[in-house]
Amino acid sequence: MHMQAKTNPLLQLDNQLCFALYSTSLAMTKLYKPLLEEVGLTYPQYLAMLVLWERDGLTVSELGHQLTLDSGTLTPLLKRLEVSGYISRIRALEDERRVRITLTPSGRKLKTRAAKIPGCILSASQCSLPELLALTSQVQALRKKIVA
Amino acid sequence: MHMQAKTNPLLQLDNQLCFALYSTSLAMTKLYKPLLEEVGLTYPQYLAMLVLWERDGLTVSELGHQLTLDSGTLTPLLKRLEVSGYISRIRALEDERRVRITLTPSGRKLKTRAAKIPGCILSASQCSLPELLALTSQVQALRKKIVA
DNA sequence: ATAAAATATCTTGCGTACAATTTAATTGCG
DNA sequence: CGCAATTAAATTGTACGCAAGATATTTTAT
Repeated sequence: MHMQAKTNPLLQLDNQLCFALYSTSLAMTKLYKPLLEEVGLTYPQYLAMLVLWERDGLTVSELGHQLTLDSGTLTPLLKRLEVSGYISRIRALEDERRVRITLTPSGRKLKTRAAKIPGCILSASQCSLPELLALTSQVQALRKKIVA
Repeated sequence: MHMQAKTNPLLQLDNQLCFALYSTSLAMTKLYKPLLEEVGLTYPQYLAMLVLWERDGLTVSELGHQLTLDSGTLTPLLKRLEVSGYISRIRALEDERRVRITLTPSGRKLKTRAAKIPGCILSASQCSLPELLALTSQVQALRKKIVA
């Protein structure tokens, strides 16, 4: 018979916060999935498109800075977006180390089709707008502290 | 010259909340990484061990329910934990469809070595305990709403 | 001008996530 | 009892994340 050791309460809290972020992030992705399938995007691809819809013509590292993703993640992701016909990847003339990411007409049109997604997510989350805003700024604040 | 279309503010909020969760979760994982390397675990493996340290002898699906992960993710993860010598995977006698996950002596010992991790994370997060507790319960509440 | 250092991207390899399918064991029903 | 339906894991295939190393271009220092 093995006695279960009493657990450090700090260890449980640790579990809770980190697991809450982890599992909620995964749950969010699942919420988006059916909506994004209609427009042919994965969730990380959607995040990249959101950035590009705001500001077109970024380089891979500028995009990576916005998304906190490195080229090891982005290069294959962007190649798939290129195959899908939403973006083009072109070496910058002024500095051939850089690759500039530009929306195609099809990629720009997608913005209209994706416009209904935020509303769907908002209603699915069953939270009030002020609640969501408050939560967002708290999570952002935590992130700023831990990346510092 | 292409005019950048004005963006739906809802689309920006959507971006913010979901991206906040996504990027903060990734940042958390990076925070754990060096600490977990010392004990030879990845972050999802650590989450699985946390559950097993609380309750040993769970089946794959019971563990999956706690972690909200399916067997497609867990089976290979658990095989790696088995190779590391921390757990054993044994078909249940009473129902041979099930695989019971049991800590090895080495896996139980690991709990002591991992005990300092939560404190490190807590101090690295630079937040007060009440702050973290409040944030945790809010994120958990959001998750409950969206998985319902 | 040129070699060395720095920069930007790409590639490789490993470990998740997850949908969909497969395999094996158990349960239920006629 | 016999067999279809159900259940539990494992497998397969696609797409991230990310560390580490490779490749190519630009900058810097001499």
